[in-house]
Amino acid sequence: MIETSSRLLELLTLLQGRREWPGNELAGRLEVSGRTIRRDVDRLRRLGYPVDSLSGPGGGYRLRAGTAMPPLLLDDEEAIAIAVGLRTATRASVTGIEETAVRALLKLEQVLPGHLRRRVRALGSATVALPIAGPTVDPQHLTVLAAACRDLEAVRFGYRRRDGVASRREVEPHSLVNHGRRWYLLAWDRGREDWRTFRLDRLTRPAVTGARFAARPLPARDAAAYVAQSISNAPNRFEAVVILCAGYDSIRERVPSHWGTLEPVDDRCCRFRTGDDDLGWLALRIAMIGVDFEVDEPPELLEQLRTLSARIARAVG
Amino acid sequence: MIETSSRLLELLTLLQGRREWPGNELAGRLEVSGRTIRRDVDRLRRLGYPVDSLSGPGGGYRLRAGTAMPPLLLDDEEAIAIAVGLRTATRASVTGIEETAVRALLKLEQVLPGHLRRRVRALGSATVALPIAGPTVDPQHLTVLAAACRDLEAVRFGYRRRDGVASRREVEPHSLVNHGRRWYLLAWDRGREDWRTFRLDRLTRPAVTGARFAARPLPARDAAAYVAQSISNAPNRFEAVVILCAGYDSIRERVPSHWGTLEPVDDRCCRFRTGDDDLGWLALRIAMIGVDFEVDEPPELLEQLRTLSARIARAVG
DNA sequence: TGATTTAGGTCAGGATCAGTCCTAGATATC
DNA sequence: GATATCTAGGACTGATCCTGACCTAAATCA
Repeated sequence: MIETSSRLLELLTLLQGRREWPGNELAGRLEVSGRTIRRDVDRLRRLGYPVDSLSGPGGGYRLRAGTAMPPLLLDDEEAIAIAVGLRTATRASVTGIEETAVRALLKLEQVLPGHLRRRVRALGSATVALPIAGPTVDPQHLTVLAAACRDLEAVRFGYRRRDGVASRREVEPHSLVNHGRRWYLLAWDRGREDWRTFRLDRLTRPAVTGARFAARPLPARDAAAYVAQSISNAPNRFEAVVILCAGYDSIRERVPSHWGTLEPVDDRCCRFRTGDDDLGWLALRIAMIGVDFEVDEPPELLEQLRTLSARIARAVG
Repeated sequence: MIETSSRLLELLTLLQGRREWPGNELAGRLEVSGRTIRRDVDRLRRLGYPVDSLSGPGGGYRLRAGTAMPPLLLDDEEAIAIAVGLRTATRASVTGIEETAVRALLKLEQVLPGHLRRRVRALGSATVALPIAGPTVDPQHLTVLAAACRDLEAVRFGYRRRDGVASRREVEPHSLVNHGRRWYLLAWDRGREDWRTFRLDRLTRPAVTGARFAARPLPARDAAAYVAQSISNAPNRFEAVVILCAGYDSIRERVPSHWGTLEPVDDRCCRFRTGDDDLGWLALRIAMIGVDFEVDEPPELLEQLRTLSARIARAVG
């Protein structure tokens, strides 16, 4: 019953687009009798989608929240908004949903029509990135790699190590792991014949080779644990230790957890450890907290702060 | 044929969750014969969803991107990621999709099961907002008001004017308009018997009254135009004019358009006009551009910058 | 070449569907 | 309290569709 199925989907579309619909209006839209609408509503209910109904003048049908997600029927604009929203959500805006956001994005991008995909890409490049917010990850890379992980497809990409040495890699991707503002790819490096973690912001032009591979057993309990260990062995270029002149409780909420660790020293001071590859961003991050502070290390940060202070002083004076 | 419809949806779910499925595996999952799977695939194709197929060993079915969006079938985690992503997308992360993001969010929230709604709300409060990024809009308010606009339902809320005077309003909401980092509600104020625009970050506890109203004709061409005019009459608390010591082309991309207007003065300087209610945020915004600058006005900004400079100087020693 | 996998025609029995007609409740308005 | 406007759903009928079984064709990979 192809017609019934598509009519049910259309009915769901209508119910999702407006709060309330009188039965005969639905009948008119779908070009069936009112009796059929009543039967369709009954079908939706038996499928688990809770459709409320109100008798009397001004009554009608409305789709309520149930216990499971009904299929989402989106128009073009909404699909674009969701794609863009998910792309920003992968940038660690909220702790803990980045990985799921990539999964949802992958599902959406798989079926996103070409013309919408182009529009999303155009909007993506218009994203307002703070100039000193550090390197960002191309969401396109995220979805390519996530798909390769899911489908067990080998990938090739260019990689630039922290010391600047560039190389071409071919890997068997295992999983994507998010940590703070960063994304890491855990993969078996075919050239090195060993497991490696790659920072996505240092990776260029990833492309699937087309070849499938057989999954290998991980050398750790799970991917996140392995990556966490790798990171701790390869810290940031600059690691800062700062004393903040404010009580722990009063600033805890103003310091996002992925910026670093915050620990109380006494009633009026905290020690804040944070790291980054970009000195400018590191300096600003500390200035943004908005309380007095003292820099313990590194010396380069002091230099950077002097520059910033001098610039402001020049402007003021 | 209720069973056929739900099986088609289930088939779409499976096809959306993995790249490729062999026919007999689908048959096993859905507990029907292979012949029925072939017929179902045909049905999906006739409904407009492009299902590719590959013969031979290692072949199978895969869902391709078509010309229209198929219904999105999400699991719980993905629905949460989308809801959170849309909520952040409403915060002007990308220019021009905020209004659509609200519409999509509204559609999703209408059918989001209760337990997921709670999880989204919990995550929302964990959002990492920069401490000095200025007032933010509760996405909950956005969806309540958007629903009221769509359904022509009167709303009551508390409102605090710029001068601090608080009042209780009852309005007939017309539309939500996004401008820069801000949201405005355009509505007919029942108490004042006139059209008003309300800033969402100054609005507390909006709730629908339950009463419906008849749509009134707008006093302007469209809502965005009306709000734009209202805003220009009620500027920010602080309006800054700054000379940036850098060529127009070299910094144009580093200054988001909603921060203010940027115009070239000569080859090496630009004039930057920007406003905000929060001096701290205003000062930091200018410092963040990362080039030398001179402040023309206001005097309060100079004061604020002196404080910032002094704080950094103290830290540097 | 042979094994695997999709494609699709045909058939038969059973199930489902849509429209028509009708009665029963619920609810808001006059 | 009467009335108009809604949804709810039973019964009937003729037409339509669905599924599984069986079979042949074609593509593809090792």
